Order: sequence, then structure tokens, then C-alpha cells
Amino acid sequence: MARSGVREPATTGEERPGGRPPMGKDEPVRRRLLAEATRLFAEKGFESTSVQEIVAAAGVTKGAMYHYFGSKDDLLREIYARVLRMQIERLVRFADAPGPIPDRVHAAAVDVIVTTVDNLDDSKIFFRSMHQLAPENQKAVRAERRRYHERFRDLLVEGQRAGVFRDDVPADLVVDFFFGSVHHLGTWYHTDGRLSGTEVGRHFADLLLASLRP
Amino acid sequence: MARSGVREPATTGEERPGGRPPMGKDEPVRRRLLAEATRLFAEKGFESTSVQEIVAAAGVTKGAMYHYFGSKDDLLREIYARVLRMQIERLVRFADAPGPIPDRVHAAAVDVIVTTVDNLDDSKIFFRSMHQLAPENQKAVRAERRRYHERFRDLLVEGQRAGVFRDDVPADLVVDFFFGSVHHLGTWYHTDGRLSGTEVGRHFADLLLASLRP
Amino acid sequence: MARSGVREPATTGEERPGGRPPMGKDEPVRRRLLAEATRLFAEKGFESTSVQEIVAAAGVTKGAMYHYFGSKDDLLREIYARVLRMQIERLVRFADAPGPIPDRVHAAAVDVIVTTVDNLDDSKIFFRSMHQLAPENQKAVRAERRRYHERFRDLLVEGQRAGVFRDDVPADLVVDFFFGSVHHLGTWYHTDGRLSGTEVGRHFADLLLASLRP
Amino acid sequence: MARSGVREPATTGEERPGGRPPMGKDEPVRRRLLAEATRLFAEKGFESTSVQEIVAAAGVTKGAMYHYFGSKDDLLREIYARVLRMQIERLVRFADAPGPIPDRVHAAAVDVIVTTVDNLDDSKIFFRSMHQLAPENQKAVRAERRRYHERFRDLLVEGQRAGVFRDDVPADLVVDFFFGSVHHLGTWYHTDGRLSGTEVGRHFADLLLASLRP
DNA sequence: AATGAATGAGCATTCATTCAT
DNA sequence: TATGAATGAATGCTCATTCAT
Repeated sequence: MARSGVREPATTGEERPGGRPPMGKDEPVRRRLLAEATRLFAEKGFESTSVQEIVAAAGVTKGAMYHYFGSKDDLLREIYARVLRMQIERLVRFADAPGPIPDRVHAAAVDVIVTTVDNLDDSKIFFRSMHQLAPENQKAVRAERRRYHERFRDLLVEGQRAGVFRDDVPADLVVDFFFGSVHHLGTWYHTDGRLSGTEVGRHFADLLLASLRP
Repeated sequence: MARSGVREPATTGEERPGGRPPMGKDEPVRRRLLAEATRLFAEKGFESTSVQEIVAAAGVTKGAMYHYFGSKDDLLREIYARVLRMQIERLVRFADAPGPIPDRVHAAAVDVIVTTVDNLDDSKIFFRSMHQLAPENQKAVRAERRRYHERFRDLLVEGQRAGVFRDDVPADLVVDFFFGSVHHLGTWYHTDGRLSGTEVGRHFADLLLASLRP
Repeated sequence: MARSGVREPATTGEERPGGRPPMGKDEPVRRRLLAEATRLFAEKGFESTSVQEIVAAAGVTKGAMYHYFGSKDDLLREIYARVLRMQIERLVRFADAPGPIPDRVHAAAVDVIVTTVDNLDDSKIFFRSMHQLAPENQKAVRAERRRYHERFRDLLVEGQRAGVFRDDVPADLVVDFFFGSVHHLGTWYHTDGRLSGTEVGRHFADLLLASLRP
Repeated sequence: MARSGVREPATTGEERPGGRPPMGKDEPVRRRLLAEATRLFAEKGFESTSVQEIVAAAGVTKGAMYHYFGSKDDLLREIYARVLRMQIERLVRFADAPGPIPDRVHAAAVDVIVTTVDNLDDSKIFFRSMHQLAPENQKAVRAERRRYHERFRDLLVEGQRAGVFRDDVPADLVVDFFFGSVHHLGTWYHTDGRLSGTEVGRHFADLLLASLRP
């Protein structure tokens, strides 16, 4: 159910000034399939969602789906690719910004949480369904994910070297510590809860920064 | 269908007075089924593991499995029950121990991580397969999980009231922050990695305590 | 349709004295599946026959079929195995018999034709569907078939050495020449035609022997 | 559905007066489609070859194929038509030639083998895929094939009447005997084998003639 | 002449579960 | 206790064909 979530909030914004195109003819089938698949995978899991359900939700036939995607797996892969693309792009923007390290870490931390909350379905899928990807794709996703972690870790190492962060905890471990909290959002956060994404983001970022004080 | 099924034959006592004594080996078939199911669910996911694979791994036939468990779902439920039972029991022990709050929190934090690492398969299953449980079981698991979180939160609140923990972050949120890190262990921790469970536990507990400094 | 053909005529004979067992309960499902599959594959080809058609004809469900056979391919493989087993066994019997070479060749030639005509469905399937077998099975079938040819060729070579057969034509080629005629029976022979299997067998064997006169 | 479709655009003349001249290259696309279809049908069978594979091999799109051929079946029919046209034409040439009957039979026999070996793919398809043709086409092919056989049989009968061939074997049966060997070539002959098509042809023709000696 | 998105019916196969024994 | 044959519904996917352009 839950037609839910903002999906491409910060990056794409409006598609066409003036809102929805008249017929649903300009919003391509491919887009709709990906959107419904994301929603359903998040709701019921990859394996428990049938291709039939996806195409019915998207209002097309199976043949159409297999015209755009090679397999159900392919659909999942696209979802991962989209998430990874967005995440790394945003992190790089924050990490490469000017300013003191702690500020940059804080900003990046807030942003990843806000983004995660804004795309909660993606987040629910990410760690729950990784093992459903074909081994090769799984490897690719892990590699991309590692790049992401390394970029964040480098920021922490930079801070440790500069003496603004404690260095008695391996930076890698801090990354796993913090991103565990981020990935877990999909399990407990509800859009209609007490705290907004930004509020959670600020609190988590505060906790992270506090935990790093030398 | 058959919602039924004998579930804990060895613990609930004899079904047939005069039948097999419940002493023997605590139902080795049942045990083996649960062990193999855990291993396989962790490795390939609940939906991707067939009953046939489980019984083959346990060296029995399907009939035997359906003798001990009402359904595949039932197997999963038992796994959750076992994990929850153990977790709450250990937390209570640490939380109710004497000594300063920060020490108790630290000890409980280390323990939950060590325990998680020691039962990594359980951890992998926990958040990945929750949505496969029948709604009623899911609700029960969530309720039990909440009790666990609340017990931990109460400890933090106690610390906040005592002034040893900062109170500008909601204790609930700190619990989600920390347990996110714990649950994520199943995703990245490898038994053969550089750090032992205890080492990770200490580092994570240190980070938690540091983040709570007033 | 054509419920047709004698199926295991010369080899097995009656299964139980007294004819058909009462309920179709003693004629196992496996047997019935194989019989219907043979009939249908001969009639419409392997690829054009659906598993659904086979199980419907056999009066069972798909699940039952997959209980006995690993796949549709497996069904085909069994058919090939059965044919090959019977053919080699009969040839050996004739080839190893006492008596003059030409008589043995003639008898074996008549027999293979009679047997082919009695199991025309098998024959129709044999060369038409070989390429549908998995490569490994195809290789095995070809190897077995080669053994058969070699046994027949050895008989001819023996005759050539003894001077009773011409030797200006390679014996291998004669085998291909003659068995081409045999395999082609499935294409043109009709059980209700003018000539019985034995008559065709005698004529073909006569032609073969005549062609081999030194 | 659409039983229709343009089928022989290049031969039946222009569809649109004033359009493309039918001279060019005799419709290279059509030619290429037929060539690739023949190759693929021989290699993997008609049913196991998808239209997609054919058009990919020919370097065109599906739409192009459906422009030239009404259906996949239509492609197969064209292949049969081409083979039959060639075979009957060649046989007639040899059968109507001057000279003694045995020489004409021998020459025709050699020729059909050489031709078969030169077009081995056609031969592989011929008997393996006949049952895939629509019943009406199948009937037409069989009728044409019968005409071919009858022409050859008449030659044999002529020889029998003239006393140069034995007449204790029905001429029809001799035709089936010999053409069995010919059709079987597709199963065992390899272009890179020891014997050339002409050599096989000569041996087979010799065997045939020998078998017919009165 | 040719494209390529889309259809819809059909396919082989899997699987949790039942039940007579 | 435990077996294993059998079920029946569902699943992912393929494919020849159509049609607007």
C-alpha cells in the first residue's frame, strides 16, 4: 500500500514545469516499473514480490517488463545502481567542500541520513536483498559500496591526523559504527513519526562527532 | 495450512505419557533441523532456501521436518524466539548488575556485540527475514524487541537523570543509533577478520560512551 | 491421437499372466508417463509437446512427473536409453550366434527392421530429437550408437576377410548405407500398409546381401 | 494470425508500381534471412531457434523479417520449396537423359548424394522438421516428395521390365531403401571427413546397382 | 522498407504441504 | 516416528506476432 515516499527529492526536482504530464504517456513504462518494483521490494521483499505483481502495479504486461529489463534481477540491480550513484555523488560533494573537517563530516552525516530517510524504500531494500543479486552484481555493488566507505573513512583519517578526532579507534570501524546506524533507519524510522529526517540527522551527526572527540 | 504442529516437544514434556523419555538427547533431529535452517537462512535467505535443502542438510526427510515443525515459517519463528530469549536474558543480567551506570552500559554494550558476533547467522537472519514471518508472529517479535530496547533505554535515561549522560539527545534515539551499529555487524563482520568480537565490542562501547558524555 | 502402437512387443511380452491389472494401480505412473511421452514426442516432436500434455495424457499432475523425472529432457533421455539398450542387446545376440556370416548378417538385418517397425515411435524420435538432448547426453547416446555400428561393421569386415563379401566398399560405409534405410522407416512405414515388418525386413536384408556379393 | 504477408516480393514483381526496381540484388535481406534460418534450423532445430536469433544473425530487425515472410513457418516452407525445386529438377535431368537405364540410375544416384552433401543443412532440416509445418504445407511437401520418389521408381521399373534389374523386390521399396541412405547422410556425414561427397556417392550408387542385379 | 515497443498466451520448473502407510 | 509419492498453485521467463510510426 503506502503509495509513500518522495523518491527523487533533492536531485531531480520537477521534471517538467507545470507538474504531471497529461496522460501518463510521457512518464515512461520503465520509470513506472522501477518505481513500483522499489515500493514492492521494500514492502514485501524481493523474493516475495512476483513479477506479476510488479507489472500489475505498473499497469503493463510482463512482456513490456522483459522488454526493458532482462530479468527480475535486473530490476533489482538497477535499483542498487541508482542508490549507489546518488549516494557517492552526494558524499563527494560534501567531502570535497571547503571548511574544517568536523564541519564537513557533520554535514555529510546529516545529509546521508536525510537522503536515506527521503528514500527509505531504497534503504530497506539495500541490505535486505543484496544476497539476491547474482554473485557478479553483488560483487560490483559491494565494490561500489566500499568506495563509498573509503571516501568517508579518508575524511575521518584526515581528522585524526589533524588531531581533531581521536585516533585510538580505527577509522574503518567508526565508519561501520556510524553507517550501521544509518542503514538501520529503514527498520525503525517512519515518515510520520515524531522526528523529521533532519532532526534525526542532526542528532546522529552530533553523536558521531561527540564520539570522535579526542 | 495446518497452523498447528508440535513445536517444542522436548521442553514441553512428553506428549504421550509412557512414550519416549524426553531425556535422551533433547531431540537431536529437531536440533539439527534448526541448526541447518539457521545456517541456510543466513547464507541464502529464507525465501531462497527450500524445505528440501534444509532436510537434506539435516539428513532427514520432509516428513520428519513436518513432524517437528508445523511449517517452514515455524522454523523461522523458532529461530527468532531463540535469539530474543537469549538477548533479553543477557541484557537483563548486565542491566541489573550493581555498579555505576556507565560501567553497566559499557558492559552490556560489549556483551551484545560479542554475542552478536558469536551468533552471526542469527543476526544476519534477524532483520533480513522479519517480513517473512506471518503478521502475527512479526508483531510478537517486534513487541519482544521493543521490550529489549526499552530496557536498554531505561538504563540510558537513568544515566541522563543522574547527569552522567548528556540529555540533549532522546535516549530512544541513542538506542536506535547504537543498535543500528550492532545489527549491521552481520553485514560486514567476518570471523576471520582483523578484530575479534571483543575488540569490536570494546571499540563500539567506547564510542557509545564517548558520544554520551555530557 | 492414435493411441496406437505396440510398445514393448518382442522383449517383455506379457507382464502378468491374465492381462491388465485391475486398477491401473499396478501399472506405475512412471511407466505411463514414459509411454505417453514416447507417443507424443513421435507424433508432434519433443519441442512441440508440452509437459502439460504429457501429464494430462498419463492422467497425473506435473508434480508427479517431476517426482519421477528430473526434467522433460530426462524423459527423453530415458527413451533413448531404453532404445539403445534393446538394440545393442538384440544385435549382440544375432552377431554372436553360430553359423555362416551371411546368414548372421541377414538375420540381424531382418531383426533390426522388425524391431524398428514394432517400435516405430522410438524410431521416429531417435534421429529427429537427438539435438534436443543436453550435449552430455547427446554425446553418450552417440557413443552408444557408435558401439552398435561398430559391432555390425565388425561382422561385415569378418565377411570381407572371409571373402564372402566384396571389399571394395569400406565396411563403415556399408553400415551407414544400410542403417540409413533402417532409420528412415520411421518416415514412411505405416503399420497398416501393404507390407509387414518381416516382409520389409526380408526385402531389405536381401538387398543388403545382394549389394555385398563379391 | 495474419495468414497473409508478402512472400516472394522479388519474383512476383513490384508491389508498388514506381517503387524500388526489383533488379538490384534479388532482395539481399530476404536472401540473408533464408540463409541464416537454414543454418540455424539445421544446427538447433526449428522450434529451438527463435525469430530473434534469426534476425540477429541476418543483421536485421524483426519487423524486416515480417515484411518478407508471413511467419516463422513461412521461412521453413520456403526452405522446403527451395530444396524440392532443386531436387526434382536435377532428377528429371538425369532420368530423361539418353543411355542405358543402369547408367542413368547410377548417375542420378551419385548426383542426389553429391547434392545432398553440398546442401547438408537442407538435408538435416528436411526430415527433422517436417512435422513443424502447418498440415497443409506438410501435405504439399509430401506430395512433391512423392512425385520425386515416383520419378525415381519409374526408372527402376523400367529397368525391371527391361530385365536389367531384379524384379523380386518391389521398386517402391528399393526407392525407400536407397533414399533412406541418402537422407541419413545429414546425420553422419561431415564435410571434413575422409570421403568426399562424390566418393560416397559412387560407393552408394555401386551398392544400389549391385543390389539390383537380377 | 523498416523499427521497436508491446502483447498475451504458453512454457518448464519449483515448492510448501498433505497423506496413506 | 518417519517415509515418499503426489498435489496444485504459483513463478520467472520466452516467444511469435502485431502495430503505430
